[in-house]
Amino acid sequence: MTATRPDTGRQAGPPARPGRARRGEGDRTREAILAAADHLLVASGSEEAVSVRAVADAVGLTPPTIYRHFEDKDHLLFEVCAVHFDRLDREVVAPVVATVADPVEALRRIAHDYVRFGLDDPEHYRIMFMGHAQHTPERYDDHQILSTGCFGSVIDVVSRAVDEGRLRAGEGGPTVLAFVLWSALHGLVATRVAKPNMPAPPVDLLVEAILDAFLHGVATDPT
Amino acid sequence: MTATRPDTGRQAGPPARPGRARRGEGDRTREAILAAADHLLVASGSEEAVSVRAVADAVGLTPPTIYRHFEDKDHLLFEVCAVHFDRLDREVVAPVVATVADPVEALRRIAHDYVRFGLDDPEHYRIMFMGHAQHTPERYDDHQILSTGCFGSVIDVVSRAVDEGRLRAGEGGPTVLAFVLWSALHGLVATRVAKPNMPAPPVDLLVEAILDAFLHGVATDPT
DNA sequence: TGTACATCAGTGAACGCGCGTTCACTGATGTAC
DNA sequence: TGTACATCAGTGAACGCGCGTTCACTGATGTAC
Repeated sequence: MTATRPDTGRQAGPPARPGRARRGEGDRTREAILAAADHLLVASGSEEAVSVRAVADAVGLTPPTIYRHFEDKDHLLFEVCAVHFDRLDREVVAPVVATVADPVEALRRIAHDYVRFGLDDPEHYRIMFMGHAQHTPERYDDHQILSTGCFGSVIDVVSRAVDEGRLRAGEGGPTVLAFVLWSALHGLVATRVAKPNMPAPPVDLLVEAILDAFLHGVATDPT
Repeated sequence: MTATRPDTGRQAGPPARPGRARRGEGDRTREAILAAADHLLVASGSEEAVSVRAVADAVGLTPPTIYRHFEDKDHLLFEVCAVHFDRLDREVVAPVVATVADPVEALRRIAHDYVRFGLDDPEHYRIMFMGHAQHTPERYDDHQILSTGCFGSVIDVVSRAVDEGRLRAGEGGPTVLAFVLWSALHGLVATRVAKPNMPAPPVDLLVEAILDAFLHGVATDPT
């Protein structure tokens, strides 16, 4: 999909990091640390398992080295997830926006892909959207969710749909509309992430039901 | 609202526990521990602050005593929240079901009250609905959310609305409908709980928007 | 009414653990002269 | 071409901490005879 770039996002096995980095090559170690933390997070399925020591071990470094590359543990963890905020935009939202002309159809596609994205690796989703605010470094705090290209793009799509007369914007305009749709999808994903064993209807059925309700409502009388 | 009962749910200050419990009165200590843990959770606003030692301190006991009353920390924590699962049913769902005849109006009321409930003390909500499955003692796991009186009652209300011809049940029937509505509300609350500082439209506006979308849809064409 | 005994709430001290982080350091690498 | 020096990635050892949990115990309370 994207051009060849260093594979920082998703990799299959634990990343290898040969010998000591040369003078200007500290960034390579930094990438290795990020990749190792990412792998650890996915492999363990638990944020708690990602300790500074464990990450250092996985990269083949000693713990103090981590602090040469990251301010502290929270920054490291969130930087891991920043990669996935990018991915969310690059892999889920942007392609649909670029290729699907019909805004309503675009929303449907984004909805399905968003849920898939969340369920594919739940621990990232948990940190990105469900983590304690106090663990979120300030500079990432609100911005990542709201002013990411991501959510902004969705609002744009909704606006387009409203402009083209496809959707009715209520009191709050397109932003509220986007929030409503996102809340439903987020509620769905968050539940699955938190309680994967909870018996529930199939995800795809629920996404469709959410979209249908969102678009057409479930009431019989149009009052 | 409810008859006079020992106030285990919400109290203003840290609970007092005078001297050693008499022979048959171990349960009083147990209640005191639960109340202290609850208070600590609310006061600190963080599950992490609720350690066995901190709870013991708050009650005026030594840590080992906790283990006479609770199997381990997870059980204690979740039992704290079990109180609030009860509250959710008793204070939010049941009163509305008992007093509001119109099922659609009942859903509206429950929606507002549910969101209020969640935002009133976020840390409980977090543990109840957003906590790691592995920290949830097995016997509470799925049951609390789904087969609580709570969610069951909501499904009942939705069923009634469908039976009375007020709502259209889609492919998945009332259960899916209830899930859709709950997902949207949960998504809203969960976001506020996780990122309280995130700029977002006012809650009440969003709840209304969710209800309107859920009931009437936002699409202009009825296709 | 008095005494021996069983019960059981609560204690004191410690277990081992892993955590995030800091410090003064080593030693390889590149650069300036 | 050779040497002194600055840079900087990475280390070893330790800091202090708070955690959940266990153990053998004390001592007050109720009960049986």
